[in-house]
Amino acid sequence: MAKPTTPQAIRGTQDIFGAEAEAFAHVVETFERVRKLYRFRRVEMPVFERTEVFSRSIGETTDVVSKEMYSFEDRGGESLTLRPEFTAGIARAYLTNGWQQHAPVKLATHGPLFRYERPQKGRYRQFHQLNAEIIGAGEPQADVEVLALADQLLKELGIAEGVTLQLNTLGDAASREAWRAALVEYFRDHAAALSEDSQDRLERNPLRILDSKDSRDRPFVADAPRIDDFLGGEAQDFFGKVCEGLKAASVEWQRAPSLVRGLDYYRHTAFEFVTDRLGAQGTVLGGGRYDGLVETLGGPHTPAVGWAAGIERLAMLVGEAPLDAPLLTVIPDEPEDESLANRIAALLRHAGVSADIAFRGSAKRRFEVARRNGSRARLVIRRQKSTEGIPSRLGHHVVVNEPDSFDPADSAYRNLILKVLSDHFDVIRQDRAAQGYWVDAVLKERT
RNA sequence: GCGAUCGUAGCUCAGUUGGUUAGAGCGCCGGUUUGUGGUACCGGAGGUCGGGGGUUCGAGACCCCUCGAUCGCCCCA
Repeated sequence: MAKPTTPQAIRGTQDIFGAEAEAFAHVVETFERVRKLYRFRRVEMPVFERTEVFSRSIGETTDVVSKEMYSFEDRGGESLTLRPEFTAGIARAYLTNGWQQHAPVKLATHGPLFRYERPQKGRYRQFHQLNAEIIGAGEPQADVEVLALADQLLKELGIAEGVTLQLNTLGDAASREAWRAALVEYFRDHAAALSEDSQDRLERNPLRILDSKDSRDRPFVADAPRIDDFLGGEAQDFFGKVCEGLKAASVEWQRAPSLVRGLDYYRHTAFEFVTDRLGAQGTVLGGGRYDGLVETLGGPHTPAVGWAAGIERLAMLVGEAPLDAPLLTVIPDEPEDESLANRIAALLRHAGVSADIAFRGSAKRRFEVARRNGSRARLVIRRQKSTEGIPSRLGHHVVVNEPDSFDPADSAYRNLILKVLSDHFDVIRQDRAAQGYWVDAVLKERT
């Protein structure tokens, strides 16, 4: 019979393991902790929706809908799509579940998203995001709130140093439209000198010329009309209040007049936290105010603001996740002692000590494994030797030692281990902190 | 969709202008040595050189196709 072939993983998916997986988990855990401080409520969302949930809200940018979504028909012929973002699904849930009664509602979630794209650094077909939204709040304070959450998250992840908040306003519908018209007119005058891509964008998505990477476009972008000249009084006032609030919350930012959003329903605040440490994919967290989205899904006018952040990108910046609690490895010297090893490990774990059991290979091998898995301490179980005058049936000799040198600062850790042992065994001899050891004791079953 | 680079043991890689039985380090398995054991040494398993076709007396090395990876462009909700 032919040897079965191993199926390949799907392009753009990842199997995350080891340090990277720890960093990933650390990002999610930090988000969960911080989001509670800001009282964002956790929501769980379906991973797929009717295609129209996304296609209607995303609308005209045809590339995105037709080429970059994972869509398929179910058995009933219904077109479904794996969620390419959280926002549209949350807006749908807001409407279909009557969450309007909670408005304004602060929501947070995280999980996998899917986009049919060519993978590159920090970009995958199945990727993961953190997401925070405030729905039903048109006040600039809501913008400040989501930005303060984002800012604190990055600070607590310890990556705020290399990341800057780029902030812009797109104004309200009227100012945005006036600006757009001015941009089209301006770029049209220079069309011949623009890059091919930007000439194309002039028709499809003129705002995007502003963040073109082509050097030929740069000089024109620098002199392009600015949104500030088109902001109405209300829009100006709104942006002013956001800036004021950020200052009060001590969130630092930079004005980025070229920062835009591709979709039409965005209003006012647009922002990205950007780093130069991730190659071409430098946006680590991005979002803005999307006052028009809920209406495209048939709901009432509902102002909202939110952001999403790529977990993989954050994890890359975090690098090594902070060390876990110190690990102790329980090493039974002989196979007969393995069940005692299990028992002691269980007792330690119940007491909150992170413990591993070395259960395979020779005794030597077990020490080797303990050394390499980063154990802070090793608890060795062996039969008490009769040479010391105590018959072997009396008990087990237990040694806890530490690979390097004894560190008195860890006495609380040592005392905890000792307490667990003495709570469950008779300790008939104990030599605390003998040279090189934290604990050196003979245990006897309690009768 | 487009472009560049790459694809040799589980991992990281070396393999001279194409030349006979394909190598190292780490890891894995076994053994010897070592004071409760972060040492050293010895041995072993493991590769259809991503896959297919071609050029050649001869291809891991050269050519074509294909699959995959990486990085970038487009796009970025």
